[in-house]
Amino acid sequence: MKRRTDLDTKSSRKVYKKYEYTEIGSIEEENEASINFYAVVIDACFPYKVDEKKYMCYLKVIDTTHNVKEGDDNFAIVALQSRKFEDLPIIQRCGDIIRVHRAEYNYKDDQHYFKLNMSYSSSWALFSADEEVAPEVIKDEGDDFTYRSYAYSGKQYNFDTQDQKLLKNTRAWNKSYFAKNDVIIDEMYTPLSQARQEEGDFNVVGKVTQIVHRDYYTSDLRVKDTSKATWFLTVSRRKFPRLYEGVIIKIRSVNIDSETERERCLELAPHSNIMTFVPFSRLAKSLDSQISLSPDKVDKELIKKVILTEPVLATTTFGDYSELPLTELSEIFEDVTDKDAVFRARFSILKITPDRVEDYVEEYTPKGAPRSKPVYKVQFLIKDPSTALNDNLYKIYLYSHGDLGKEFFPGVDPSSAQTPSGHSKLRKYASTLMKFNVHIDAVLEKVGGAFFIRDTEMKF
DNA sequence: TTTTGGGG
Repeated sequence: MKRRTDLDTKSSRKVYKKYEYTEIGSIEEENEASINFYAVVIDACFPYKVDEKKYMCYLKVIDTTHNVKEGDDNFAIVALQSRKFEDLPIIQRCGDIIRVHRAEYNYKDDQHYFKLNMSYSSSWALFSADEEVAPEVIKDEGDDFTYRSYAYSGKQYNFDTQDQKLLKNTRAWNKSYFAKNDVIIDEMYTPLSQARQEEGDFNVVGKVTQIVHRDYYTSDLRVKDTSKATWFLTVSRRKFPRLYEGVIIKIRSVNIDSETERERCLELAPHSNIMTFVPFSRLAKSLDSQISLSPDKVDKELIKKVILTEPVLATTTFGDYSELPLTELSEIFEDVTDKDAVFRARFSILKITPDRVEDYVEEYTPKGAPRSKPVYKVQFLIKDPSTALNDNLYKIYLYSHGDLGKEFFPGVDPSSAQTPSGHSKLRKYASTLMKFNVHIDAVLEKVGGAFFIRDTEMKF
């Protein structure tokens, strides 16, 4: 069996050709068709979908010949495109090493660009910056990643003696470079104290001062930087599995979350990435000593108010359906085709309509009844882990026209809900329901395709 | 083989 190397396919005789590796700073032509190189990744976005058949990923890379120059940190941009998500690299550590084969090179506006088309001929392989394997890889007993890629495109990758030498040299240079330079310079990110001045997305370099795993899929983070400001961020555990309390991170692309009621909340986009730093990073070491885990004066009040804790269940169910097994919202809303059915579900509430508790109740005249009666007419927009990553809105109703749901708010019923004391109770309940770590356990009855809350009561 | 574009 032949090892896969760069085979010269034009020749009828099969001749193995050695890869020639190029240093970024020594490329002289403005365009080159097929460049191979080793480089250190200092920044990466998360691979994201452009359209049905295109995914992209952008990196910033440096090497021994192209890095700091007269106070500027120089880097080259690597743009990877592919038809499949799996063909793009997920890079979550600043300082790991990439090897690229057959990139197209361009030079424009004083900037080096490499384009990799994964559905054509390009390939990449990732190597840990130190001899230890990158933390996201599960290392089996006896596994040695010294000269082994921890992730690569395609089915296999080749690695010969010249690769051993190149990787060793790149690692040695990388270690001293990261130990002597910040690498990620001030211009590349925004102090959190100035987040509100940003108009679009921005980057953050700081410390995870608290992490709470809300459930199997999501974590809530508290992040602080050297400006001593604290912000909150909810992340997918699947996407960012290596975060822990105290770790120094670099977030590429966050926006201020303007939808939430929570204070000082950031949100990520599909292309956003959170990277940690190699252990020998000077910047990470310096930030670690500058940023304390405990809240600073400016944020003590905020942190007291926004306590990250395990989720709290705000309701209980009763009656015949109270012991039904829980069903995920994705199944209830997208898989079940029956027009009528009963489920029990656990979820959180994103929005309550109407806005004002004074408008929760309406007069309703049942068919044939002599006069009207007050009923709840409230809608909830909800989410659960199974639907957390999509943009669909899931709506359920608290409509007590047929009496179901009138017990939902304890100590208030539709007739007493229109008094001042009723309003004040409802306001308290509504604010509890909207807290980000509050979950609702509810019986949902599907009637003609819409979902109604029944047999559920808030607890206090 | 592909968006001259690269921060989505």
